[in-house]
Amino acid sequence: MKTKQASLLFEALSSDVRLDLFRLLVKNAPGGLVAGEISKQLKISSTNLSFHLKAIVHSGLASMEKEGRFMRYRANIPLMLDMIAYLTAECCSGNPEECQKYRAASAVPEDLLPKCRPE
Amino acid sequence: MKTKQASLLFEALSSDVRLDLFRLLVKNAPGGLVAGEISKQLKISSTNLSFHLKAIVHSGLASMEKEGRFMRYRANIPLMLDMIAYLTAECCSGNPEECQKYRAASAVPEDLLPKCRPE
DNA sequence: GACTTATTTCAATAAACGGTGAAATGTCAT
DNA sequence: ATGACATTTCACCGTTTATTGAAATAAGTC
Repeated sequence: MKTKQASLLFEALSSDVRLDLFRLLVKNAPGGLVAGEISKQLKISSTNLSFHLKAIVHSGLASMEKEGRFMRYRANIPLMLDMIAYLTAECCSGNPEECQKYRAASAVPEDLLPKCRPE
Repeated sequence: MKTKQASLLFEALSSDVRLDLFRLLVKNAPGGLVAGEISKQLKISSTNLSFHLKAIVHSGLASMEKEGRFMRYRANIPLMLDMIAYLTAECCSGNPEECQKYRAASAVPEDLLPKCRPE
């Protein structure tokens, strides 16, 4: 992954509306949700919903598929994982013990964290 | 973590300049780098560098500390990990097998990926 | 104290973003 | 084909962001 693409992915998650939206899609992976179902769970106008969904899809973090008169949206989980790997790939380069300490000190469940790699 | 804070963290990584900057700090965790060292590795004006570093620090993803006439910047690794956990916390809710498949299919080294949790 | 170096602050500008309402598109049921 | 529904597109407007150059601050050196 290149910096430019990665930064566009982060940008897709940089508004609270879009972050809520995407997390909802992640939660509902791999089945996805149609726009109306999303609309029921988040309080934004349909126009605004469409605007932000389009931005997420454009980034690649979600796909859209026509389904009768509905539109189904699905999170692109592999891309999300690539993005995380890109961010953390060289973490604590040459200092894996220190990196391990960070992880241990974190309040986050151990099994949710990416491992740090040695140099 | 709340949506609003998380989206501000993603925003801090949403420009290619800042993403390069932050990844450099991640790579050089936990020691950090002074502004001049950063400047040597990335080609941006000192003004612009300062502008973006300030944004990253303001988000909380890095800290700054005076060191004589230098300024040392350090990535906040625990916060980065919290952010990742926030994004992936409910992944594939109620469908962990599917989630596992995604991870296996990814090109990313297995040990770099966060695990998906059952409901 | 004067000088250089490291870094930040300020002001200005062009570009991009986010939200809203009205109108358009496409699909299903009658 | 008419009407109701789901969703998107468009045009608008105010706000925010990125970049630049010039000037300010602050710390070491002579």
